[in-house]
Amino acid sequence: MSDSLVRDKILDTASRLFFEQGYNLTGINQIIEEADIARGSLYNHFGSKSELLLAYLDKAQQERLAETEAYVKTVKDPQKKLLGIFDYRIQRQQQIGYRGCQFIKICAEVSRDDIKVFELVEAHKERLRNFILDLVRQTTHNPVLSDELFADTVFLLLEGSTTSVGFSRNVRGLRQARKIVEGLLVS
Amino acid sequence: MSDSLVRDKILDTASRLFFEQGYNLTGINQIIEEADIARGSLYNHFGSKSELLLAYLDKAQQERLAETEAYVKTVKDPQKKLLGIFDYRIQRQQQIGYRGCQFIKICAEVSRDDIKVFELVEAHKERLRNFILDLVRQTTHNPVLSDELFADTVFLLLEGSTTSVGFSRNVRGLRQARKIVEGLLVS
DNA sequence: ACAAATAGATAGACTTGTCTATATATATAA
DNA sequence: TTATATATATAGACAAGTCTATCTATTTGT
Repeated sequence: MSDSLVRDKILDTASRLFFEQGYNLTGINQIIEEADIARGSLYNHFGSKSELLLAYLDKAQQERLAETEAYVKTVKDPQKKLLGIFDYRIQRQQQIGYRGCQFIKICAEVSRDDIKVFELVEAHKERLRNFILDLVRQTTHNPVLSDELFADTVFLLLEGSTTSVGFSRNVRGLRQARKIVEGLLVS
Repeated sequence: MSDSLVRDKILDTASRLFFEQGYNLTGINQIIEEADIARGSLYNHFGSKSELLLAYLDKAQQERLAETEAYVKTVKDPQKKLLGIFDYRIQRQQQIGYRGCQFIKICAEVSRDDIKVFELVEAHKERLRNFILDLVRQTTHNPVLSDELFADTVFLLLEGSTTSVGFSRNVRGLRQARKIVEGLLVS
């Protein structure tokens, strides 16, 4: 058997279910059934459901950032790179069925003193903000906003529009956000 | 006896708990205990937990919109009115302990086919967007963005920064968003 | 043989919602 | 004013199911 094919099956299934139907609405029973593994195996690889949650968040976090960077790497112009972030988000939301941001969703589901979850999400968002800031520094944009402030503009528009996908169940907000950034870039 | 002092006690307690610790993490038992009412009374006034949720959302929805409008009404200048929306949000988040948007949180907690919840939230956000659009039409702002697009800018910045409160547990994002709107207004 | 996976029973705490029986307060009728 | 009816509150038992997590005993693969 592979080093841990079972572990991957568990994490993949849990990840899908946590995102698609929510953490609290997903039970251990459903995970082991859909992953087709034994209950004992799950608790052998992950000490508890909340450990599984942290593993999910950390993996998703790395994947989202890597995919964003990969998507953006296909274009040269820094301005187009910035817009590419929105393009990636639009494409992804269409693929996953307009579910919004997976990290925001988890923050809304866990107890306030699940500090590890909040720190993990905060760190991820900070990495994203820095990635945007790096790109912003290579662009010329509307001079009324400093680089820092323009990076926050892009970041907050991205956050707001991705969140809006969650309740509107469409990507209108993301398209508008893209247009706005485009407008602020050319001037 | 008052028209329904009991009903109010139930709804107020449930509202507080749903927001502070989440819908799924709040049980009927905790609600009746903290509201200090009988189990039967709860089910007499609300047919089920999900009916209680809808009542919570609808009341909160009206309150947030009314409070926003009241806050903004204290100033005359349309530009300052727009910024006042952010001031209100900052003040409120500080009061409630940096918990982010109560509507986004609920959307993250319920099943995807709880359509009534999503429609209620969507309608609320649409009202907010229209309120912003009305104000935007009375301002002069950066000409690279149309009124519609500038209204979306304000709306999405507001959404993004309020959401960011939820994981950062501070109002930095809201303050930045306010600065950005201020910058785009004066030019 | 050894490690890891399996099925499945089980514990114990929790969930929502229903039910009964009792108490209390208000409104109506004699 | 007194008696009765109605509505609403109460406490609390209870059903039927969920949840996470632990444990045992067996089978499988290397």
